[in-house]
Amino acid sequence: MDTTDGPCGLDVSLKVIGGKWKPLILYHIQDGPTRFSQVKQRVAGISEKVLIQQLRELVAMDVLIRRDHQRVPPMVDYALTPFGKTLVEALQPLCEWGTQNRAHVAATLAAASG
Amino acid sequence: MDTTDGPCGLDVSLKVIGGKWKPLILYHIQDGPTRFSQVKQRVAGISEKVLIQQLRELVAMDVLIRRDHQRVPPMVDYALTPFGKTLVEALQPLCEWGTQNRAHVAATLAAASG
DNA sequence: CGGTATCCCCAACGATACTG
DNA sequence: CAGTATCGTTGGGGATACCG
Repeated sequence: MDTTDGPCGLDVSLKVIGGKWKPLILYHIQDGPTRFSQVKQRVAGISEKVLIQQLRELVAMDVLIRRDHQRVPPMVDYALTPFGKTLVEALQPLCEWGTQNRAHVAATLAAASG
Repeated sequence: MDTTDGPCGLDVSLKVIGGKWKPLILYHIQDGPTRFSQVKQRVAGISEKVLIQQLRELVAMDVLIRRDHQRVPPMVDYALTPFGKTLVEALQPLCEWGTQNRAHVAATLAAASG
């Protein structure tokens, strides 16, 4: 296959996990249903507003499912759909790449003072 | 390994390929040295200014190498470094995922009218 | 606890014109 | 051809307060 013509699958993936937070959110939910407050803790630095936004978008795209346990106080959790699980699997190599190259990237960024 | 604690490699990957265009740019350069004007053609919709910016950042991060052939008119090309090649390989599953799920994503986005 | 509502900012993105 | 320069835009994201 010639990789130089037409759109590759990346444009689709980017529609789904584009933005600053979505890959991180998926990563931190992959081990099972996770409560809103837990996600917030794990995804360091994200604001509530943005977290909700991103979660809703992921739900709308059938990547996550939201479960409201109808309790007082509220109890909600988010989990990967089967579709979402395939996405997380596709994300895994990128995750490992980052782990293996953390030092190199940090050094390069420091050298470029950015 | 517990995936819920600490930073995963994704934060590193996102530093390198974060933004709207970088994954696409890498994809369209993977087959060999590619001239500026060719990259511009292949990455549909990108402006010259943004393309230059992204290319320079990728060069600074040791993902791409820029070669100036010292000609008039100018002749410059960009190619993956060995390091960049490992990154493109890590991106490959995401690319395939997008190809396989193009229809599903399109349908879901349409249903959410977004 | 799990959200909404509101206001604000800025970095990324875009369009156009110009240059070595 | 491969950039620079300049200006304009936008929406993703941030802070805070409030609500069921």
